[in-house]
Amino acid sequence: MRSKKRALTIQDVAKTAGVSVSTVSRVLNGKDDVASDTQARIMKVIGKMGYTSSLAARSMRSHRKNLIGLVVPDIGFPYSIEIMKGVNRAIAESKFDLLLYTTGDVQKNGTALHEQHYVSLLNNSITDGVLIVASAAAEFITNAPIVAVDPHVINPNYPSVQGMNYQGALAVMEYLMGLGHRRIGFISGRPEIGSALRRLKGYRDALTSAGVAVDEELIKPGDFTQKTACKQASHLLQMDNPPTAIFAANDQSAIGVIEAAEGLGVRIPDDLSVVGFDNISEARYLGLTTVDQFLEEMGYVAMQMLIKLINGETLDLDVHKMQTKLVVRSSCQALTPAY
Amino acid sequence: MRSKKRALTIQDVAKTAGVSVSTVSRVLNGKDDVASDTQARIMKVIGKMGYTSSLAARSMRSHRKNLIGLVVPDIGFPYSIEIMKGVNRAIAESKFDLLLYTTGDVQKNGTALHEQHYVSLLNNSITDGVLIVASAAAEFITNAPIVAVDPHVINPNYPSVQGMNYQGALAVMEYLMGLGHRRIGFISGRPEIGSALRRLKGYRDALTSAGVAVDEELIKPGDFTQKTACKQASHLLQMDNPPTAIFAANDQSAIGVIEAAEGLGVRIPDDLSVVGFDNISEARYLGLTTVDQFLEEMGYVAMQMLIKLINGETLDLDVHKMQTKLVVRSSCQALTPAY
DNA sequence: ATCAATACCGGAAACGTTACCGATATTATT
DNA sequence: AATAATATCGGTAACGTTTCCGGTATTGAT
Repeated sequence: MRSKKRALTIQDVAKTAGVSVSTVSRVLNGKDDVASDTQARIMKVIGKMGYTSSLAARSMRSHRKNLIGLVVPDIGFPYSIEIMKGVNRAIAESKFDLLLYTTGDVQKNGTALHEQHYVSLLNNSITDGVLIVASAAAEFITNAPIVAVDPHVINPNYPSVQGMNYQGALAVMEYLMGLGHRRIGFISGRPEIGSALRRLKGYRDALTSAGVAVDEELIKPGDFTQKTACKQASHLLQMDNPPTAIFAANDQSAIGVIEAAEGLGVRIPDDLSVVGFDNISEARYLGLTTVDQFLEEMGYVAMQMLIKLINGETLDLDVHKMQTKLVVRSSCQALTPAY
Repeated sequence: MRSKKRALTIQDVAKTAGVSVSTVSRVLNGKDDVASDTQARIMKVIGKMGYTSSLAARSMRSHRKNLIGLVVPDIGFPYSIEIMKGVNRAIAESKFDLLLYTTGDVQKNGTALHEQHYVSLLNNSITDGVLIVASAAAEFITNAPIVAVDPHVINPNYPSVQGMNYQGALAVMEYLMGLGHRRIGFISGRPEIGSALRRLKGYRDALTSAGVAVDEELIKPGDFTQKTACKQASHLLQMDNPPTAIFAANDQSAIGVIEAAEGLGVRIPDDLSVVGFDNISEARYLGLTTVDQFLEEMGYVAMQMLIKLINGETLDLDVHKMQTKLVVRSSCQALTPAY
């Protein structure tokens, strides 16, 4: 379809413009020590030939790239999308461009490959700094500015933005128990993720501190996906003594719960109260009560921190705790003691 | 926070392992002509030092990068998100990784800067090929495999995936007129975008071929955003002779129309029928009748085409027309002739 | 025991760019 | 008119890899 000619180099431009490579490089980088007429001539040649410099070569030699890397396990996750919106907003306000790096399906390839990919992008490469979302393994990175959103490890040795997952879960449980619920099911998130564990811990602690024994039968392992949650919720709802409320570790799981309830003819909120976590945009339309952890804001703040870091400024605080807020909608109801 | 030491190079590894640079490179690339014990030793050193090769240097020297670039004007747009989901799916099935490139706010910087950014990424650089979404300006690219989704130009000189915007708009209008509507408002998209123009043309042609004169007053300029659409819809609804239906050029605009209607106490669908375009995920929850153009599938197909191109295969067809389908939900109603 | 084949490894060039240093031509200074 | 300062440019060395070529050891064959 198109002629597959060799890529143009700065040499080609120099040759046709009748100048040296250095001079072309100078006009390319806007240096002032080049005669205005030669500059104009070179610019014209560049335009005519359609030349652009190689990012690879450029960023190997010089060190400012105006490019920030964003590492996300999976675009497509509403969670990732919300964060990316904030990231995008910060980027738009800055002079940086964004280079997103994803390894596609996070389930498939284990963390090992994943990490290696990170590092190979970041370490000596193409970007001025990196924002990592919901992942472990930035321990290797020693030389590039880096900020993490929702790091899996609890105390990373790099700056991070973290949601207050424990407090958020506590708030949910207080709300649910305030409505009279005692048998509350829990669909957990992936256990290797710190935030998932903290939500689970909030669930447990809230129960015990309210004097309610934790029934392990009511805690079902999930993986943050709608599908798994749907399956697990079905199990919960078909127990002999089913829960009157289900707290799902994230909104997608909550949607799975709703799906399961619909499939079994269980009415929400009449027969079952459901709460999620994240407040993704779908939650509003579904009337899902959930906890907002301001994901968009997290992305925004994290990117601002990173930009500061890149500019050599120091951060006022290394870990930014993001507030959570219970968003009450219509998926919960007070329990009427029918027995 | 962290020691800002210089980045490790292959030289450092070679030195501490007591071998030459070439040898390290060989084990790095899995060549077989290196003794198994030295290989093990080097691997251990690499692991211990936490070394990873520089993407910049590597991709400058060798030519296979296993990296595909995706250029999107704005993540955050539901439109972009849907396409990215499909892209992500194709990527997950392949051995490639994704490098997303965005210039943030597309409104701010004109196309000029935009294009330059493209090209500088693509041309001689970091990726094996590039997927461009909803944009003009890939004319410069001559040497890298490239595929466009929804290109702005009508007949690009590179492969592309295009929605059948004209037919989709026709279907909407037939549906609306089939319900008895004759005064149908239109909120257009950004005029520099080809697909927006084709939807407008579909609107016009459907009216005239049905013998209905086009009332230019009913056509309001939009820009694919909810906000603008809301404002324009308000104007439409406050006319002396307001439309009984509004066809918005995309779903976000349709949401803006709904917002305007709510603000003015206009009931949907009783007083006003609304149709969108795109079938983004929010549309389902809103009960918005719209046309599905299978954005996710477009991203998927486009990426598959690109991968074929990169692998040196030839495409069976250079422009893939994606079917559209009218999705009827609850935002429209037959017009009862009350006058 | 000599020679050929092979396994393993190091040296050096190349990729496309930028940064530094210096050379020449032009202008200003006295 | 001679010298100093400046403007403009070219040459060359990096940057960190990979690849090619060739050189030792080691092994096998006779």
